[in-house]
Amino acid sequence: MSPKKTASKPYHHGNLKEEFIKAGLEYIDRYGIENLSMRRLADLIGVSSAAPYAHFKNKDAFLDAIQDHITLNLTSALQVTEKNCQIRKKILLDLGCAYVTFFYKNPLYFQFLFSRRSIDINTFPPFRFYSDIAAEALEQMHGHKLDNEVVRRKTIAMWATVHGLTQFTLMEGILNTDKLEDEINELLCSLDV
Amino acid sequence: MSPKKTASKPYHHGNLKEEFIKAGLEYIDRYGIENLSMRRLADLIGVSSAAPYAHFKNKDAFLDAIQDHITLNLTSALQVTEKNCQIRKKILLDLGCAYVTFFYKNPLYFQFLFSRRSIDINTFPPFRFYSDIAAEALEQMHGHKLDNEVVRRKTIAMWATVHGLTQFTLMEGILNTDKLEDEINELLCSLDV
DNA sequence: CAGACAAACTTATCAGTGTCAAGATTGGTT
DNA sequence: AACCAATCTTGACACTGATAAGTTTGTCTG
Repeated sequence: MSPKKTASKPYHHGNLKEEFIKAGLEYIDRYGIENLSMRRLADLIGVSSAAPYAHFKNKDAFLDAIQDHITLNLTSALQVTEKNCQIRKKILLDLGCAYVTFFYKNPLYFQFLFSRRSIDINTFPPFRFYSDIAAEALEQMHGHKLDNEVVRRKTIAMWATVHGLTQFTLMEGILNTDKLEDEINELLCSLDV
Repeated sequence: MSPKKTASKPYHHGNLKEEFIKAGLEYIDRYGIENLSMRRLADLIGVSSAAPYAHFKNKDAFLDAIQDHITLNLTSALQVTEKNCQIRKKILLDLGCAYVTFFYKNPLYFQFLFSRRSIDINTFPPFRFYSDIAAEALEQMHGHKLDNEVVRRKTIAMWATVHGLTQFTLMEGILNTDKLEDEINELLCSLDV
């Protein structure tokens, strides 16, 4: 007699790849990468331990996919911020805040994202987006065309500050997290960029 | 008959704890934490796989020890820089350079150090040292006593910039690594701190 | 509609890992 | 000389990433 057909789950899951990425994102968000294992995720989803390897070459490739996903979310958060920006002079501050806030909401994403080797800043979409905006904004603020090298330096330096602040935000007791945006604003302003 | 005594290694290693930390530092420096395993280190040293657990509660405690060691080295690098600083007005730039340079020499230390959860900025020795120097330096530069909150903000912001720049330095193609110190100086100066 | 084929999944297995319990070895203390 | 605590080994356990071989299934072709 064949196994009961009553509500037995289908042999083919259907969209296991997306399900896996989703589960991975959630796991990292809650517990961090440290104890994430392919087998555990497979268990959670209710699929055999080798199933994911039909969709991802190996664990590293799976984590790459997750990294891409987070990067995408970050980029679109910045894009939304840019669209909603009313006071054009403050666009760089707004973007900085958006960056910090994104990771403040999901601290373990930050840890995960930058603990891996493979990030290449030149193709890192959030930075590319920021760079483009920054170039415009800086020249608009100064009222005249700026030397390319100057723009590049200022952009990198500002972004570095934002990135560093993000790292610190995730450490303990350094920022007044009740008014996170105010803090970030004041910190960035205190550098007189 | 007992086993040959000819040059057989002693049962007690002597200073296995230090040897383990040393081997761990070297391994991370060369290959990164990713594939570091207790067993592999034990093999390298020529000791059984359970031996380290007489000295470290678990792998995490071992990594804590290594983290402490690197942190100590970083702190003393900053202290040396401070002692050797001739032009007092440039002390903050010098410290920033020293920070970046430290990790530029050992990129994988950076990845390791900040990929772990446990860092508390308020007790993180390098930052404490930098903070103290920065407080003096800022007031000296401005020629009068500054509001505590202002000092704190500027310090955090400057340190964030340095930290962020370090992260970027370790990515590809963003800095002219031939003249690293010049680059860092110009970048920091471009913010008009 | 039948059969073939490729994609998606399971089962079984491998080497490697962290960790612990039990026992062996040793240097130092009484 | 006897003992003790620290140090190390041996042998095990559960868990991990990964692969090979076999099973199920949707889909495409004749």
